[in-house]
This record gives sequence, structure tokens and C-alpha cells, in this order.
Amino acid sequence: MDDKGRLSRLTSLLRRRGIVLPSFEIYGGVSGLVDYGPVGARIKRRVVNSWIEHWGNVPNVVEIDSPTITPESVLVASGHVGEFNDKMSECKSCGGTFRSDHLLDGLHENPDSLDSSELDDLISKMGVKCPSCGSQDWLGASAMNLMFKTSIGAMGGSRSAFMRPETAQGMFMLYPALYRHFRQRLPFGAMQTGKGYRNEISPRQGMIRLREFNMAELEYFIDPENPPTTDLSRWKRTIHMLPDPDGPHPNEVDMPIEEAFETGIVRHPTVAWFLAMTMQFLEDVGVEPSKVRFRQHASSEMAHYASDCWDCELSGEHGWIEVVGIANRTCHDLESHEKYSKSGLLKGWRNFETPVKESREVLKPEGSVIGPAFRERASDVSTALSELKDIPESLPFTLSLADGTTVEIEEGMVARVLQETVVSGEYFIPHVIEPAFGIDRIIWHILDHNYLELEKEGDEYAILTLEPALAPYDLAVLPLFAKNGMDVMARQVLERVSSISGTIAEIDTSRSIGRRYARADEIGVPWAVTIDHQSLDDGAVTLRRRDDQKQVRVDVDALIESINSNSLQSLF
RNA sequence: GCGCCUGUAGUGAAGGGGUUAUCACAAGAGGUUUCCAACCUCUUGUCCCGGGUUCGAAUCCCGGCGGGCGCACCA
Repeated sequence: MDDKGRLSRLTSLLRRRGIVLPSFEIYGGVSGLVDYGPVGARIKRRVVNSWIEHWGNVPNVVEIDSPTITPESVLVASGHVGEFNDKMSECKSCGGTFRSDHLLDGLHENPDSLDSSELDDLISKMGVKCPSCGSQDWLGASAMNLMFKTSIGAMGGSRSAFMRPETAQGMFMLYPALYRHFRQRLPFGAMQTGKGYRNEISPRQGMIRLREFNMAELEYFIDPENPPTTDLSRWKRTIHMLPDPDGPHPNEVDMPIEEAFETGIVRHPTVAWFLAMTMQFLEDVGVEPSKVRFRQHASSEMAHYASDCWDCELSGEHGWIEVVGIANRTCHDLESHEKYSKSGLLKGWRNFETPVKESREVLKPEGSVIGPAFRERASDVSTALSELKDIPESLPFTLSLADGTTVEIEEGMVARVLQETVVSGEYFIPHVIEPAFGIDRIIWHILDHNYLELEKEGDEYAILTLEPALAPYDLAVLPLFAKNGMDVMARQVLERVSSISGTIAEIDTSRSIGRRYARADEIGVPWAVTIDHQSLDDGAVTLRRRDDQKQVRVDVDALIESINSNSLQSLF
């Protein structure tokens, strides 16, 4: 079959059957925005549900849901505002645009810190040439903001905000509530699915680079000194991995996850577990395992918050595409939010195995002497005394204060005492391992990997071999002819099937039976039930399996029972 | 953002300064047919948007919007 045209035939199918299509099309469309139609929305819902179920099976993982509108201060703390506000300089003569700070690499120790006018001054002073045409004629640097800006409040005095570029910040914002929910015990995780927004410069490749997209993220909070370990041996499948090319294992490998961890290719036990769980999920939703690979980021391409990162990439019509990022974000986010928000609640507590008893000699200030002696500096003196590392042998001595000045501490101002403390544990900032899934990209690859172009009696025949759990309909009910009572019985069967919780069936009565099978196959309906004349007499119907077109005769009651127990396969 | 190509029913395509824009498939109604896109009759529906040139624009020109590829960008 003509492989060049497969992509456009698949795209046509997606539009024609209402799976994925351009948004706002009667107004000309907007690039980077797509709609899921009646069939696609159902597939999407089921993919998202599968994701929630997959991770919901993990103990200590809960789902949350937070706003997409996010105050600017949150994204300043997370680093997104700084990182997202790269300045771009445009060459007047060739029109090429480049990151202004990159143009100044090597000419300034920290070009990232400069504002627009400083960048412009330096670019012209240094005579920076355009990398593509060599001229020195630059337009002023302007911000390239990849976040959608908005404001909270309709009138003046409103707060500056952005549409969230990731759902993760919602989980960090709820950390105190999560910590309480889990009774102060790590590890635990919180997940959320929903929309994210990035104002891409040039969205491309259909639903691969969108401006508004569906994400599914899980933040797993751990104690970095006691990272949870899991039994990796239950995942036997070899995984294709491209380790960090600058690291100690620069070559591509195929091995089970357990071996990858033992040989040190995957550095963190919890990250290894997430890699395995991710592979498992992708297989479960019908991604072709041979078209999956995991690529470890080189330190140079690491996101601003990540200390170790693996991309999961899938191969399809658009090449290898990143669909999941698994990052060890360490304590970056919580630490930064603690600093910016001044909240004291973004911590975990770990008990020592045995409480530490400490006794040390301290100089305890005599308030009644220190106070009158130093007046407004008295509290600084007390602080400095309590922070003294080395207790002087004798008095008087010279004490340095935090502001750099010194005072003389004389006999009578302090008492020499032995202080005993018991420290039973300590606070720490949890580390976070985050798998972030691009749902739209995963759906694209599910469709791509399951779209089969077959030939049937000389005709082209398309079939979507979706996992039954993801199909837009579980079952198609087809009266062989829509008359003589077959249509009535079909509607009765439809009603019985539809009343089964979670089961969605459709009825199709128009045109020939072959055409209706084809229509159902094309959108991935796994089962079709046909009611013929004989069904009216014996109450049995024909059950047809999508993937091999085999059919069996089965009593309606038995059919309903099998659907109920999710065991239709066993009828064959 | 830049450069090249491009936009015609639901889908895929043909055509093109002049009556009512063409074809296939799909879709709807009816007929026929005892299980895999059959057949017959009828039906619905299209020139991306705006401006210009012209007696007349779906066609030519300009701009916008959308799509493809390349460059740049992609936390």
C-alpha cells in the first residue's frame, strides 16, 4: 500500500468519522486547536479513564482537580515566567529570529539576566552578526511569551495571571492538604488530568503540537533519603532505551527494566518503577511495543526544574514523538514555592531511627543585663549568642553580630549552662518524581498504530483495532433487515445491552449488512451483533468479532451475560 | 516569524474570466436482497475569508486565515 498517502488517508478518516477535526473551521480554523468529535471524544474519555485507573491502582495515589487559570506569582516561583520570557532578536535584513541571550553567549557571563534594552545595547556594542546572513542590523529584542496571559478581575486592579502551562503546579499548591490527607506519611502521589496551554510559535503536525492540549500528570512525593523501592522483576519485557550520551552508558540498549536499574542506566529506583509502569500503560491502551523507546535526557537539555529525565517516545507517521516525560524534579518546586510564598507547610518529617540526644554548653543571655546594656541591639546580641559555634573559654570576649558590628560580652551578661535536647527527627523537603503524559499525542499514536489498511476482495478496507476498553462503542447492533420485526428485536437487544453499566452500544439499520460491518470496523467497534429472521424464532443472534471477522451464533441471554462478565472473547 | 507549495460537497479529486461548476465515494428516503462497502430510483450538499482589477471573479492580483514541507522555535 502507498505509504506516503497513509497519513492523509488516516487524517481523512479522523475527520470524516468525527474523531479528530480542526476547531472553529467555519471561521477559518485556528492552528494548534482541534476538536474531538462524537466518536473521538468517547475514545479520549476512555483513554483518560484508563490512565486514572492505571495509576489509581497504586496505593497512596489520589486524584485532584485544580484551576487552569494560575496567578502570575505561582508561575514566577515555579520558574515558568522567567524561562518562558525568552527574548528574541530579529535580523532586519534576512528576517531570521534568534534568542537574544544565545547571540551573546560568551560575550556576557549571564546574558539570561539582561532586560530588553540591555540586550539591545550589548548586541550592538559587541557587533553581533546574524548567524544566518552575517549582517549586523537588528530589531529590538522582544519577549517571546509561550504562556497565554490573562487577568483575574474584570475591572482595574486585577491580578495578572496565565493559563497553566502544566497541571503539575496544582499538585504542588495542594501539597499541605495532601500531606494532611496522607497523615504526614510519605511517599504519596497526586494526579490530575486536564487542559494545559502553550502559545506555540508554530504548531505543526496535526494533533502533535497543540496550543491547548490534554495532559495527565502525577506528582509522586518521596523522602529522598528513603526512596521507595519496588519489585521490578514483574516486568519481563525488554525495553528499548537510549541512555544519556554524555553519561557512562552512552549506547542504546534493550533490556528489562530491572536490569537497566541494576546496571545503573536508570539511576533512581522510583524513576525505574515509573518507566515500567509507563510502558505497561502504553501496552494496555494498544500502543505497539516495538514502537516505544525511552530516551534519557543529556544534562544539557534538561528542563530548568529537572535533575534527571527520561522521555518516552513513540514512533508513528510523524517520526519519533515525545509522549511522556518522566522527571525527577527533586525538591525544586516545593523549595521554590516555600521561598516565594513564605509558607512553612511544604515539608515532610522523618524520624531518626533513634532519637539524638545532644548536650552542649551554651551561653544563655541574662536579659536583665543585656537589655539595658545594648538596648535596641539586645535581640541581635541574643541571636548571635545562640548561634555561637565555639563557646569562648573565658569572658569577656568580642561577639560578632549579624550586621557585621561587634560588641563586648562581659562577666554577668551571660550564664554558662549545659543544655540538653532530644532531637527525634528532622524536617526535609520532599523530592518529586513526575510522569507527565501528553494525552493527545498518545491518542494519535493509538490511532496510528491501530489503523490497518487491508484488502478485502480487491477493495481497500480500513479497520481500527482499538483495545475494546477504548472503543467508541462496545457493540454495534445490526438488524439484518430493518423490517419484519428484526428492527424491533434489534432495539430490544440494544436496550438490554445499553442498560449494562458502562456499556455503550449503537444501532445501525441503513444499507447492506457488509457496509454496516465496515462502518463499525472503521471506528474500532470490537463487536457486532446481527439479528436475522431466525433470531425471531430461536432468540439467538450472530456475534461478529472485528479483528478476524469470525462469527458465532449465540443466545441473546448468553450474550448479555457475557457482556456483563466482560467475557465475549470466550464465546469463540 | 521567514521561504517555497497549497485551499473546490462529509471525504478524495477534476476543471476554470461568461447560462445552472464536474466526477467518484460517503450520507438521507424508498425498493431489492437471508451475513461482509452489491444493485436500482430519488434526494441533500461545494469553489476558505476580505479587498482589488473587470461589464462579469470560483478562476487573475493583494492581504488575511488554514494546511504541507524547509529554516528558526518547541521549558
